[in-house]
Amino acid sequence: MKVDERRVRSLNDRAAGGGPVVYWMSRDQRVNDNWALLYAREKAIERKVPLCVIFNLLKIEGRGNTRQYRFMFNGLKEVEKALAQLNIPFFVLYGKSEEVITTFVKTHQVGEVVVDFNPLLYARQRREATAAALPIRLTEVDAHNIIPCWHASDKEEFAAYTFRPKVHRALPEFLTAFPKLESHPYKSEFKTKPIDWDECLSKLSLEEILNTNFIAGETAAKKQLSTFISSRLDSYHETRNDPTQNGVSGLSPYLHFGQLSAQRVAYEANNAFEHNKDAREAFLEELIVRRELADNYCFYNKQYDQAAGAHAWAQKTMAEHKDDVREYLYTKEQFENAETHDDLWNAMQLQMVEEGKMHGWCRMYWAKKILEWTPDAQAAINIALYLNDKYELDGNDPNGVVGVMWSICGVHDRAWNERPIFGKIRYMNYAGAKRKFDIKAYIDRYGKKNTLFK
DNA sequence: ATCGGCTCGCGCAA
DNA sequence: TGCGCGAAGCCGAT
Repeated sequence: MKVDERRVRSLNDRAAGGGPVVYWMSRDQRVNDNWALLYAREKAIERKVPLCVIFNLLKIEGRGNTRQYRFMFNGLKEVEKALAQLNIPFFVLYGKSEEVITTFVKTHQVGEVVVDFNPLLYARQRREATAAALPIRLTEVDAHNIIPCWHASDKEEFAAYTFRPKVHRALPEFLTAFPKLESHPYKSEFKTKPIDWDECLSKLSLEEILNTNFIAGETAAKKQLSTFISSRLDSYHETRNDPTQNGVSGLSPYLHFGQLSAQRVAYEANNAFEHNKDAREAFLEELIVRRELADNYCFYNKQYDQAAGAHAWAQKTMAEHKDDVREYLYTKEQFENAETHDDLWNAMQLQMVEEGKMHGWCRMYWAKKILEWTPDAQAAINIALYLNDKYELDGNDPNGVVGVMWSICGVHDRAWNERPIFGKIRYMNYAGAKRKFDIKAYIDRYGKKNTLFK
């Protein structure tokens, strides 16, 4: 099976040469079920040339810490081993991609570079700079979305309900099985040596954050998926919004780092006919429609993390309420240290800091309260994204951006009845949480600070 | 326990 | 041009 051309686009319109093909692995850090790697191999087979994979390391100011990089490197260790078995060399290049990849391409007379897709601006800037610097074609393959982002819709969608029919129309064509990645037949002239991952980590001089219990890598991800489907999918629609139950999939760290393919997850869940139909539909709605809507938003809205990027009605109502008196105001540090007056909010913050993952329902309450307790929406967005991207294993992802923007700025939401501070942005409160689940059990479980806080 | 109103605008039917 | 309905709610009435 060939890779669908609608998944592929050139970033610089330069010709591919006859030399080896390189897959620049970035967002999709896996060997299996990876359309970008499959496409690179397809081109290498056509031209009868070697294939290799590179990973570019670069510390981006204010992003990434030991928690996230350790998880990523543990996944990449598995990638390195699996590729070696398939006669595909793996390299880590340290520095700016437009410089180090261009040098690599010239040294090895590479014919084409293939990269995966990421709509976030800092990732797009690297791809664009590299596309401009390379003497050969830089090809982008959307290996993250089931329906390629630019194919699913050609504009920023207003809400999930405008995106959903487009997704359901295109899905039968794209929700396919994956071909198996076979060993590469053309002998490589690349000289590799085992990667010293500890050295990579120290080179980046990252902020130290406590590790989590999540085990990284493709094998762990597949195990998590099969456990979820066999034991929790059946009741997903009933338990997913209760933070005291283990009802969610727990797959988002793997999906974020691309250690697991969303298409693989959707394919397995869709075919798990032995399980409840409502549960499967609820899960697929979140996995496909809402997850891919997040990529759509970041891809088409250049102000995706700004209050100015929100709907017109939301900006109007925010402006009208900017001078409303806030009963509580906290600094970034007070939020970070879980020092608010709200024991439920503090417990959510502590769950995130300690486990690297906050429950999906809590993320909404948590972000809306930051809006309520800061001077304005932009300050709230900045604090929410700072904390999300620092502590969540699935931080620095379009899903996190949309979660925060939905909560604080009404992105993909509609207007509700007007009230102080929030204006027409949907309001959530402590009483609502109380109605929904056993908040005492939740606070008993997460509300106490452990050794992380001295 | 359940229901309607709140409030905006997209996209489709007509 | 009219109308149905939506990313997870709140509140007060019944």
